[in-house]
Amino acid sequence: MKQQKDHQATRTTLADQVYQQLKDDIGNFVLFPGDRFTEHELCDRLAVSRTPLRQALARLQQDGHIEVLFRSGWRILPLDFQKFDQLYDLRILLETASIKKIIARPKGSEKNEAARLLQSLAEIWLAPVAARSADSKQVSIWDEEFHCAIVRAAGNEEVSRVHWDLTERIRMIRKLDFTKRPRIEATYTEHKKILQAIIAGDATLSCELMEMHIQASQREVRSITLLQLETARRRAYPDAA
Amino acid sequence: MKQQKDHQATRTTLADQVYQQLKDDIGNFVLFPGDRFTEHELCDRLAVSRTPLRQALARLQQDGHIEVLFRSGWRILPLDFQKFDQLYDLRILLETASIKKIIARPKGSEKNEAARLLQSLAEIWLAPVAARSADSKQVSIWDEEFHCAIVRAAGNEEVSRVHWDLTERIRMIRKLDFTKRPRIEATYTEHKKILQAIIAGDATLSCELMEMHIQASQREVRSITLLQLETARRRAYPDAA
DNA sequence: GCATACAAACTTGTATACAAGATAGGATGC
DNA sequence: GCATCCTATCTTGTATACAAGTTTGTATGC
Repeated sequence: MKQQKDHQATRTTLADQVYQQLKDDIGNFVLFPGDRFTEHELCDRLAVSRTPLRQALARLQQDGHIEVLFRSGWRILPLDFQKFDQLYDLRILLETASIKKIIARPKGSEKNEAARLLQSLAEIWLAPVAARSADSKQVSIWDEEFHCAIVRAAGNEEVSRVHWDLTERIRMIRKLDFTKRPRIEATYTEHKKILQAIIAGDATLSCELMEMHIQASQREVRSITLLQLETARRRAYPDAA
Repeated sequence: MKQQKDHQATRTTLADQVYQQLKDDIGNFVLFPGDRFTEHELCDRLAVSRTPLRQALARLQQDGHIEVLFRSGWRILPLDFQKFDQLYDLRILLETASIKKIIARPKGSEKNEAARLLQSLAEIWLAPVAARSADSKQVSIWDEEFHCAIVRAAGNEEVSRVHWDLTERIRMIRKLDFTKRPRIEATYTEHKKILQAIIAGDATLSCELMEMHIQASQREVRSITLLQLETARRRAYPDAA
């Protein structure tokens, strides 16, 4: 995905590592919405100086994850469920548009990348019921890949980038959806139907199914409460403060 | 738009100012695609230290405007016309979806913000021919506002944000489109038709017109060459290096 | 017991110093 | 004249020092 630079390999700096680490911590509720912290605290915890740390914080601020209180520390922004709702609407828009584009494209177009992508999805989601995974973490990863692959298959990199940003931003609450067993089953069933409709070339049906599928997640997200988040954190990190 | 902070006004830091300045310079081709520069050069030119400058550079790098060559300076990324093409496709998707949503919404919905926004657009674009502006800079600003307002009127802030990012990224070449007088006339004519179709509640027609309208710009952009950019720069900044 | 004034300790924003490595230009050998 | 090696300079990445302003805890007056 990442294109090779002309004359030098891409270097990972401390700032990059810190950014990834903090983003993960926020996504896993190690850093909890509403929590406040100072730069020195994180410097000690991550064993880096303020310079790379502040670069990472600036990026997270731009991403809308944290805010700085002038000379008074930083704060993890509280979850904005209305924002998640809007992101799910955007997902529906981007993913259904991608499906339409995939199906509209002539079958024998150059190096049919799309067909290959869909094939690898079929191996997971059209597999027999007995071969299904019950591991919520694994299903969560496959679910992301399912939706991202469809968007990528449509061939517009800028749409893919926007969709990926979106995916990263909703990941934290999307994961919670898969902690319920029936939701995993539903995901398998619905993905299967969607894939079959795409392969059959039925744009109307596949878009309709995809919209309903995403809306089902959206409804789950709407019902998530802060208490559930707290519970999720305690289960994953019992020793956390 | 920007929400008020709880207990402190938003402070503009040096880094913010430098970021805006550099983004403008890139957008106005003061910093030309392919140009290389060092941090010290910019420090001298902008009279700030490396710390805020580097924060600004990091943001521009994340935006995809520049790249850093490890211990070997920075570079303005060359214009990627395929990328612009894809961004225009995304524009079509977002703006037509917004139109559909505006029209689908029941007329008497709460505090009809959308109607008010469309009204202010009508004052510009439905004005008599004699009242039209021929100032390419002014029309360029109004054009951006026309498309952004339609997206905002649909009421999804996340879609608006994505659309705004996109607007900022294509601004530099979009401006070139309005240097030609016939294109200004065409813009007036097409915007007028689109607005009338939206007000009339004809979703199919207005989306079709919007798609054709954006595609017309897209075709112009496809034909832009580096030579034209150089010409545009020399006309705007004759003294530049 | 309560409010207020004040000072010490913190916190972020900015500037500067240092480290590791890339680049460029000149000297050298032929 | 040309290639090669080496060194001095330059570049970014990181750490630290300083500045300006906020917060917090304590002492004082009543």
